[in-house]
Amino acid sequence: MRIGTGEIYDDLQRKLMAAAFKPGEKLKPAELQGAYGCSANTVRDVLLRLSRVGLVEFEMQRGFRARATSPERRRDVAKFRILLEQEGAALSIANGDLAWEARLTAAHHKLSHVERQLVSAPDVAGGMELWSDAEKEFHETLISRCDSPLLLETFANIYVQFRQQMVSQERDFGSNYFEAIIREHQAIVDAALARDVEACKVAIYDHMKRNL
Amino acid sequence: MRIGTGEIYDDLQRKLMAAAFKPGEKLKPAELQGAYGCSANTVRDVLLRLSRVGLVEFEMQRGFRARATSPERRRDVAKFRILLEQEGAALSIANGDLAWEARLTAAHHKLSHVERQLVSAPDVAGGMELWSDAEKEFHETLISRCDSPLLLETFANIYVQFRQQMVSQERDFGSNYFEAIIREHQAIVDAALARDVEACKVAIYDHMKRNL
DNA sequence: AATTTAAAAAATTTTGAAATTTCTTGGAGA
DNA sequence: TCTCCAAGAAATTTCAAAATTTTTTAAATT
Repeated sequence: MRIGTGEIYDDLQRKLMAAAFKPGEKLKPAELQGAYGCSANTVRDVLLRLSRVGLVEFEMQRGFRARATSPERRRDVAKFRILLEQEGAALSIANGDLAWEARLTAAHHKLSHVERQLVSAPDVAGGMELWSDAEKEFHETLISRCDSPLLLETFANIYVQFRQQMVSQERDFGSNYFEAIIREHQAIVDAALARDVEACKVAIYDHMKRNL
Repeated sequence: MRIGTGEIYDDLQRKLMAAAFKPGEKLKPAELQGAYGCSANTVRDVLLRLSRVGLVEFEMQRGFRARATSPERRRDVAKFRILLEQEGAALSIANGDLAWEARLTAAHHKLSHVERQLVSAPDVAGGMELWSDAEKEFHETLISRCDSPLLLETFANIYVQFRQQMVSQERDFGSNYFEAIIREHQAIVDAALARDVEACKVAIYDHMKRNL
C-alpha cells in the first residue's frame, strides 16, 4: 500500500498544531512534496482541505500559509470558543442523560489523572501530547449532547485553531499553571453534573479568561 | 481572457443556493467540466473550496454531493444562526458607533423598500434576488461591529447554508409572509438603535423561529 | 536616490492522462 | 432464491508537465 493522502493530512495537521511552521510561513506544495514522496498537486489538495479547518490560509493565485498568530486573533479565537462551549454545555446539560454524565465523568477522570502526573513530573516525554488529547476529549464530551452537528463541527475547528494559537504563545508551564487548570476543569465538571447552567458558563469563562 | 476559476466558483455557489441541484445529488467534476470548458481537476478544486463553506459535502474517495437537506438540518442551521446573530448583534450594540447606526439604518431602508415592492408586486422578475441580497446586507450590517473576524466568517458560512436549506423548503410566499418579515426586521432595527440588547435578541429569535 | 520598467526566476494553477479505488453487473455456488 | 465473488465499468485521485500568474532582480529613467 502506498502512503495515503489521509496520512499526509494528519501529519501536516499535527505539525501545524505543534507550531512546526512559523506563523504566516509559506507552505509550498513543491517543497513539501519531497518529504511525502508524492506529487505537488497531492500536497495542494491536502492544504486546501486544511484551509477548510482554518489551520492554513489560502489566497487564490498566491498559495498557502501557516495561519498567522497575533494577540488579537488569539483573543478572537478564545472569545468564540467561550461562546460555543457555553452554548454547547448548556444544551448538553438540558439534553444529557445518564450516559452523558458517565462519559463526562470518565473523560474528566482520565484528564485529571494526566494532569496530576504532569504536576509531579512536568518533563516526562509525551506528557503534553497525552494531556492535549485528554483535554480535547473532555471538552468535546462536555458539549457532546448539544445535539447540534453544526455546533460540534464548528467547535472542533475552533479547538484546533485555539491550540495553534496557544502553542505559539510563550507561556510558563510551571506546576502552578496546571494546578489552576485542574481546579478549573473540576469546577466545570461539578457544575455540569449539578445541572447548574449558569455556574457551568461561569466556570467555562474562568477557564478561558487567561487567553482573553 | 479565459474563464476564471473564480467565476466557476461564483456560478456553482449561486446554483447551489438556488437549489439548481437536488439535495444530496452527486456533483461529478467530469460532468460539470463541459459546462465551463475547463478540465475536471479545476472543477474539483472549486468543489473542494465550496465544501469549505458547507454548501457541498465531500468524502474522500467518493466525491462530492450537493448538501443534503432535512428538517433536522434546517433546524440546526436556524438554531446556530440565532446563536451567532444574537451574539454578533449584542456585541455590535456594545461597540457600534454612529457610523454603525448610519449603515444599519441605510441597509434597513434599502431592505424595507425592496420588501414593500415585493408585497405590492410579488411576481416582479428578479425581485427575490434583489430581496435576498438586501436581506443579507442587513443582517451582516447588524453584526458588523462585533469586531470578531471569526464570528463574521462563521456567520457568512451559516448564512449561505441557511439559504440553501430554505430554498429547498416549499413555502407560500404570500404577501402576508413578507408583511410579517417587514415587521420583524423593523423590530430588530428598532431594538438595535435603542441599544436594547435583550429586546434585540428577542427580535432576532422571533424573526427566525418559524424555521425551528 | 527614488521610482518605473523590463526581463528573468519562482511559484501557482491548469491540464490530460495514468493509476487507483469504488461501484455495478452477471454469474457460480449454496 | 439468496449470497458471494469476480470481472468490467465508472468515478476518483494522483501525477508530471505545460501554461499562467506573481515575485524578484536588474537596469533605465526621472
